[in-house]
Amino acid sequence: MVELDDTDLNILELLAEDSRRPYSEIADKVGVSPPTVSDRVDRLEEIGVIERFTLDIDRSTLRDGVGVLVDIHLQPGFETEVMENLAGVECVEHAFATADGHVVAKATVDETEIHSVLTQAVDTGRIVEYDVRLLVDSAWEPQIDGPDVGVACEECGATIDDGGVTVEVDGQTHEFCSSTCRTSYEEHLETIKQSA
Amino acid sequence: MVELDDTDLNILELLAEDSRRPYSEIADKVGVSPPTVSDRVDRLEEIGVIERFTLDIDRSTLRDGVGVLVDIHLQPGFETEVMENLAGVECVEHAFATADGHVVAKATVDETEIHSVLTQAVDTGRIVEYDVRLLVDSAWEPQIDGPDVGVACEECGATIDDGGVTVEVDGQTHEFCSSTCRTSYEEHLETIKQSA
DNA sequence: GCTGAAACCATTATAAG
DNA sequence: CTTATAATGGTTTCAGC
Repeated sequence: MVELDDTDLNILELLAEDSRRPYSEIADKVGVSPPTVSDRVDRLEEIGVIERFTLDIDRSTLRDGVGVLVDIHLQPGFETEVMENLAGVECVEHAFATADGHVVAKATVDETEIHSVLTQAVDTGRIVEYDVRLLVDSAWEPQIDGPDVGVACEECGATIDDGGVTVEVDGQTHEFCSSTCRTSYEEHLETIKQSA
Repeated sequence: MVELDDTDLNILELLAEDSRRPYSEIADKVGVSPPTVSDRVDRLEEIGVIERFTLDIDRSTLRDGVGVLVDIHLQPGFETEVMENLAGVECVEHAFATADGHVVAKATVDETEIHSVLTQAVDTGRIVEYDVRLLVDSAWEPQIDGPDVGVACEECGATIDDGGVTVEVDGQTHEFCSSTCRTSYEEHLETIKQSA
């Protein structure tokens, strides 16, 4: 596992939400300068964490047909090859190869199209069994849980957006939504210390 | 199905390849001006074809654990609800609900984590059966096939760029790289019809 | 990882087809 | 109504520290 700090994770999360977001905006939110964001993103691409900047497209608006989940049970050892072939077919969006010799693919097809998809991508002699299930819904969650995501002000509990205040006390970082809350917190801290 | 012209599809294709690509570059490639690209993208977002600009992240670099495909067979009517719950869990990237009452989810988990994922997202009383399969590989293909991208002339096989000819015969659309090829094709068609 | 300067880009308003 | 042009305001990148 690659070493990523909180800044990296926050950048990833913000870009996953909107990959066209300006680096300067990201810089503000994560508390670094724009060039630093640029450097981090370059590094994340280099080490392979970011595979590409892309789009989430609603394919149901693009092509006629219905969403299906195809499960193909193959003879042993062919799952990766078949998965890659299937992934290359236009109507196939996702393909998974499992250790028990199955390939599961999500595609949008016309009813008549499904068999040609299979024969086009798969040596049918290698298919032990397959089934096609109609999809009623699907979700893709590109979001990752960053470390400081939805950070709440330690004093009032509000979500901290722009204009937050960060202070370091006894080596620990504390974040507040405003300097007012920061002051309140420090008064609390005194009270706590005294009662201890 | 929404009406999209070739320009829209080309823009989508280019953005799917790299969503941070400058609009001016896209404008050059598809032969319009940058403001036009901007307008088209706005429209594609409005009508829901573009759901979001996002990232393709290699999660294996982000978290320990193995990729699994979980297939849950539920009591009828619960598939969409369960799918949505599962999609909200951090380690779940994709979730599909099928018409036959299954939910299939792709997740990255520690071996010990899988049961807590299930119980967290699913009312286990609704599960008829489930299995967890180890993944060996997976692919996501955000690419879409643009309309004229690599379309071959039906007569000579050459790639059709600007200046192609489209004709409609018996309700079917045919595309040619030039009017010469279109004429040749029509002669062929006569021959075929006569021999039939 | 930051600063500042220069190059670059997206967007707006405006004009033309 | 759609597209192009030009100007502006903002963004990214590159040096240098």
